[in-house]
Amino acid sequence: MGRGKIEIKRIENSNNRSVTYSKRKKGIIKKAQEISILCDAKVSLIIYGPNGKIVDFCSPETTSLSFIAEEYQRLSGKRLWDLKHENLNTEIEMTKKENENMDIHLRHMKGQEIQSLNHRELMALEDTLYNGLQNVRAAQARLGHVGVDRQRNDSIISEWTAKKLLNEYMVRHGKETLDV
Amino acid sequence: MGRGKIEIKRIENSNNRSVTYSKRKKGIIKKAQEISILCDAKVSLIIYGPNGKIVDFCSPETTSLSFIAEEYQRLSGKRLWDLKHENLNTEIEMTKKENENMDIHLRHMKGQEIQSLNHRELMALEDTLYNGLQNVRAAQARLGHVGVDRQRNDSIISEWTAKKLLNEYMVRHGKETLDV
DNA sequence: AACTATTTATAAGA
DNA sequence: TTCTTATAAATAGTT
Repeated sequence: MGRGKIEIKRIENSNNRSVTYSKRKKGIIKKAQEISILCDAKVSLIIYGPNGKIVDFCSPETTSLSFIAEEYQRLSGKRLWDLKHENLNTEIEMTKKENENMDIHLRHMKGQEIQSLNHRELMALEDTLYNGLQNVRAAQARLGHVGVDRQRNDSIISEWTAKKLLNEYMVRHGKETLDV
Repeated sequence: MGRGKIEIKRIENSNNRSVTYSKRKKGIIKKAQEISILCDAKVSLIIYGPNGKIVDFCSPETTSLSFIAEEYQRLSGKRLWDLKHENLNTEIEMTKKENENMDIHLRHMKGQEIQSLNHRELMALEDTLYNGLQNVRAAQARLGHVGVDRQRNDSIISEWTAKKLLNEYMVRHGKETLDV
């Protein structure tokens, strides 16, 4: 369409090329807008000109997201979502690490996998367990359940307490005390 | 350009609309190809027809990523990254839930926040603690540390064990046994 | 950037 | 849908 017919191949003359680019770019954008209005079509048109400038047309319904994504990708060499996912992955990793630590702690509390613990750690663990047990017993006492209803009639007291109580019993019954 | 001039506004007759769509779509794609060849331009053209079909033209240098992403979005009704996000968020939530449960368990083991536990739960907890303590003591024994070095000279044995051991002691020393 | 002769696209009709 | 064709629109080459 013009004074003469042209062959569709790269226009070698750079001046002619950029003139033609301007004219046709204008035309194609107009066409894109028209079809989107006339026919309810969603059109995303992105043109990267030879001079590096970018032209973009999107019908209103279509967000310019694809354009942005492409541009981002072009500029940073990274995919958009990778960035977002990095944050989430970090959170997952941290939570899982936390989880693992707790799991190990819990196993230790149950007396599992404690072969790697040293004396000091074992003592700390024993203290924690002892205190926990005391608290649980106190709670049971509050519910009126100390020593009763246990299938295994074997509540736990300290050896020192046992000996002390038994010596008191011996004294009460006029017997010899033990040398504790 | 045609038998009559048309106004650029939505074509209400659906048949006419889709005919015009087909014709103009063909035209715009041709134009896109032409400008990319004639002027060295990179063109990404995506058209979503009203019937839902997608047409795509990309000049060779441009990857079809946006097209793929958009198509996926259209087909699944979800944004690509939202889907990924969902999975990651689910994983985070599950891990956090796990975490919370462990944390509660751990607190209970330490005798904290046990006021809400019933008798049965307290008994189970006591058992767990008791077993843990036994295991820890056994580990200490293996290291040659039973009862030694403890600031509090108060190791824990069961009442039943205490009575039994003391009765054995009594028998060994020719004394009366206790009625346990 | 404007002009304009031509080519190209396409609206309406078949 | 496809073809036809009159006409509108786009644009190549010119000024």
